[in-house]
Amino acid sequence: MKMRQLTIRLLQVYAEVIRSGSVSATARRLHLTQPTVSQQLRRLREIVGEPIVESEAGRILPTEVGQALYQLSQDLLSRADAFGQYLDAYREGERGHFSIALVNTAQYVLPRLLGPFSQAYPDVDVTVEIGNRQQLLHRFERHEDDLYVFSHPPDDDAVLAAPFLSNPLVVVAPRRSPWVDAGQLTMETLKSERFLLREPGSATRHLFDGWLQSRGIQLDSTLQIASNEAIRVAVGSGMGLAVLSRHVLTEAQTDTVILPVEGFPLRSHWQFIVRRERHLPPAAQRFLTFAQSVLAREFEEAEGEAAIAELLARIS
Amino acid sequence: MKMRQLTIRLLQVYAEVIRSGSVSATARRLHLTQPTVSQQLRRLREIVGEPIVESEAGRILPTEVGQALYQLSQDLLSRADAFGQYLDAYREGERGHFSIALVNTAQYVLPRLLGPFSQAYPDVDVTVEIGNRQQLLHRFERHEDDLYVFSHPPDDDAVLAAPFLSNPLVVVAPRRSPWVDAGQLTMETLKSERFLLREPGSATRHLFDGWLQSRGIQLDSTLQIASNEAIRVAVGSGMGLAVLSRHVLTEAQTDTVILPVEGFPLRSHWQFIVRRERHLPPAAQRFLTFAQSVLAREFEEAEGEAAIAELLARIS
DNA sequence: ACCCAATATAGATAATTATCTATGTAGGCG
DNA sequence: CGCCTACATAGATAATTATCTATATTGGGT
Repeated sequence: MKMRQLTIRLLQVYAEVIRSGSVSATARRLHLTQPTVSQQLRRLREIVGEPIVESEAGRILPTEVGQALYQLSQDLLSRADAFGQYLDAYREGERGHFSIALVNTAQYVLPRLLGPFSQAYPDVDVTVEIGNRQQLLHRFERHEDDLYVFSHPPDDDAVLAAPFLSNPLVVVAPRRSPWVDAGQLTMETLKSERFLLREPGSATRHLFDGWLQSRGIQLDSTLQIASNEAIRVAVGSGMGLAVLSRHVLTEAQTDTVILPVEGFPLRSHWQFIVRRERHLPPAAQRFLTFAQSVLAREFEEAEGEAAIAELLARIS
Repeated sequence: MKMRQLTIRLLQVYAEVIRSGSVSATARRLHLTQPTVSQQLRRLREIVGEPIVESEAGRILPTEVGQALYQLSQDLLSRADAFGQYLDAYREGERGHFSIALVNTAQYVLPRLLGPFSQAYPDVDVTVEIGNRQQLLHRFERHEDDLYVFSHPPDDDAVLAAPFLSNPLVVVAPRRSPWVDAGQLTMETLKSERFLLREPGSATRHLFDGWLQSRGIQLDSTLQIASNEAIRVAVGSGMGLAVLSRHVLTEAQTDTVILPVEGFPLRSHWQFIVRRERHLPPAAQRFLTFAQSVLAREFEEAEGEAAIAELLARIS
């Protein structure tokens, strides 16, 4: 059997001939001429090397080999078809996979996008990577992920960025701190307090350091802690002050207070970052589209929605 | 997806690329040049409409879609392969189907060929039709079966016949008949006895009638019974004499005796009959080949073996 | 015996495919 | 930095395929 020349097309035609029991009917249905179908049948017979049909009482019937061939055709066609459907779903982003890498801070908001997304698209498989800015930059260098969330884009002109959600950094104090209810403050006033800070690789730290530097302020006493959550708890228990994303604090937490410090909150944004040249998996695009609608509806972040729209436009 | 242009060949090449992770290695293995494989890959990508491979660290790896495509390829290839194996078995006659139509008398010997055959080729499905000569001729006219067993071939020059086993017709009498032990007899002597005969459509009857006519003998008293078995039993119980195939009588039957009548046994043969133009299913050919060896080994019928050999030679 | 519909065959042609050689390009390794 | 090796692209060509129109054949029904 000259299997290599077997085509899906040939099997489609054959299956139709067997189903209809007629060459002419097949030709009509497939918008071909009758001789074309006859010849396809002949070619198929040559490929198989045995008679596959015989005509009996005006109908075309498969021979024994023909019946096996028909089964084969049904089998192959249905599988090819299933693949076609998979492809469609993949293209629509309704199925498939993408990976997204988040800076630590974003852990507090991204679930509010990813959760509903997974609900809505259960066949999309999302890999979430979490790390500090440094780690993420490393991954970014190596093209390891489809999508990144930074609060400050990498310094690479091949990136497209969409600031989708504001990420205000606030000064946090224990509830019993003397600064609570002391009215408007300045950082100058607070600089001798102990500050609990993230490690230098972190975006929060980076932004705060830059701000301090621009003001020419030097903190007297700092303590480095690698986790936002740990910092929040430490502040709550009176270990010092901290600068944290407001999203790290939830309303239920009554052991910490946000201090009104001049210049604060520091403005920053979470941004979706993609490489300009990267072919985004449809599922990732679908996620971005989904994020747009959630942001508009639940976060009232029209700017974020617009930023994503622009990013999507630049990709395609 | 332009499914219609998908070929088995393309999938073979693709599968090999994925397995080896290398275009060049695939080219070597399939005795192609490297550019050929590259182009096949491209064509496949065009058919699918999405990137299917990406190169990473020197290896060619499938994309997500590529993985699904690889699964598809394995699926389709293994099924096509299974069909190929089926075809091979079919061609060897080790699998498949054929039909054989027997005259009644042959019922007594054919099981001795068909039984061992089915044992040896359990995947061959045999349809056995049984009828009298008339009924079989009717089936023969309509090309209903692949193989026929007659004791006298139909009068049609499109047939090939292989007399494979002698079928002597003998005169049978009840054990207590006065003719037993009366020495050599003639039909003339016996003609006033009652003869139990098959119906006129039967070959046995036909042959006997012809013989009587050639001798100018007319029987005085006959009784028509449609079954050989019934005739044998009737003779055993003293209802009269009969002319039967010797194969109808088994050694264990002691209530009947073969009379030595001049001119008997009438010589006749069971013959395999096929239409010259009919394309015999491989399974039927396999059966004939099998019958050859059984006849030689168990029936000591060298002539039958030769006759089948000749018939097989004329077919192919 | 004749006619009709269904098939098969022939012949033609444009498109596609399979395959090559030659050449360009790019990622790794010393 | 330059040299391999692997891969991609280009260009060429012979073979194959898909498809048509026109015509022959055939197998039933009336």
